[in-house]
Amino acid sequence: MDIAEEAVAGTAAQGDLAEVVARAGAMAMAAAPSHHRRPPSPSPAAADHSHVMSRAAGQIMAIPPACYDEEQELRPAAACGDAVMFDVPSSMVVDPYHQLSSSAATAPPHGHGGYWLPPQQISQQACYGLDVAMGGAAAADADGDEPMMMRISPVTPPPPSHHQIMKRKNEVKKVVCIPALPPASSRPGGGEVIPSDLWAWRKYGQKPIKGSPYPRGYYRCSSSKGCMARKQVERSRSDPNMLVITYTAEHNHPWPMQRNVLAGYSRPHTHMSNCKKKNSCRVEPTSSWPTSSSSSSSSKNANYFEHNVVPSSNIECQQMTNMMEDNAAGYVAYAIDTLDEEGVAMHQPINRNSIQPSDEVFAELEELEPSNNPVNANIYSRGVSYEWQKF
DNA sequence: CGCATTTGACCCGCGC
DNA sequence: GCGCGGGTCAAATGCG
Repeated sequence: MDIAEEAVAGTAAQGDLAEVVARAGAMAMAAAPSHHRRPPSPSPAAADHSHVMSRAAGQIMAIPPACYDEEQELRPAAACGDAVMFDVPSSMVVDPYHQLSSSAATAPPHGHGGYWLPPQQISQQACYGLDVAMGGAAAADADGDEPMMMRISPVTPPPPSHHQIMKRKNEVKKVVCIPALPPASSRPGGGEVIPSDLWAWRKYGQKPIKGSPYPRGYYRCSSSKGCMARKQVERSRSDPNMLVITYTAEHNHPWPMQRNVLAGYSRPHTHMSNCKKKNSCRVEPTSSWPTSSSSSSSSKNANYFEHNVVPSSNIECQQMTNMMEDNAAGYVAYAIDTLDEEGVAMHQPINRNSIQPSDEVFAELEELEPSNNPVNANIYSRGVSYEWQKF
């Protein structure tokens, strides 16, 4: 077992996600061909270890799903290295369905700090076979070019009217693998529910994907006009219990205010009736995913992922934004946070009946990433966390 | 009415 | 150059 594998297998099982990530990232850097390495820069990765971990974790969103080994082999969730979030140069084909044989590690592009984990490593090592891989990743760099990665600034002007002009190339994608809710058929009225983040998303398309029985849903940010943020949501082929969410472009606006959320939330097809407070409930159903593979569930799972942490004020929003910037890792929420009468985020117990991380996981996460801000700490460790990491 | 999703068509990138 | 596959548009439709 090489050190990278050790880093994953050895420490992930212990819940030391940040260290896993950091070490995997370090290995990625070390293993990268010289021309792939990021040139000397004020990268914090070269600083002290804690900073390394922080920055590295800042590149990665980790959650503890039930991960699967390459293709079909199930691994116990307890030993799983958790899901990861990483940047994906769009020059690499995002292929959630196939593992790559390539193991070439790449370094962050110029001007980007921190680690940039090659998806292969994340897929096959850091996430214990998380089935998100990059098709042709190695080939993309075979010519010695720097990875095609472009920081999309929040102030990026609207694209040319022709939508396809800027697609595919020169975009940073962030891929998150998360446990999916039970399929639509298991709940009254159907409708797939995917975990929400703080943003309001509007579905604008859905396509069947070759090689996958599950369609891919296309969402754009509806919180703000002109926001180019998009995400794609699909189920993993090898593990229908996992959702692969690919984020593209950045939001060009602050975290949505409560009213914005109200104005732009994705209307759930079936579940709103269960939500007594609209403000705190947003689901994103996709109605046509095949439903054969997942276990049935009770309605008790209905609230899972439905609630968002929504900043109730500009200050709070800014705090959250700052939190996202300052904290290293963003852990996808398993908990359910709702708003009280004043719109203040309230933490609620989570449903423990399905794919929930253990208390130990949370304890470990919190131990790993203590926050100076108790509010942020709560949100950070248990709330929906979405981050466009700094470079 | 205003927002959402659905879905077929269109366009483009990419591999061959 | 051609065909395939992916990403987006936009009309139709539904819902509160």
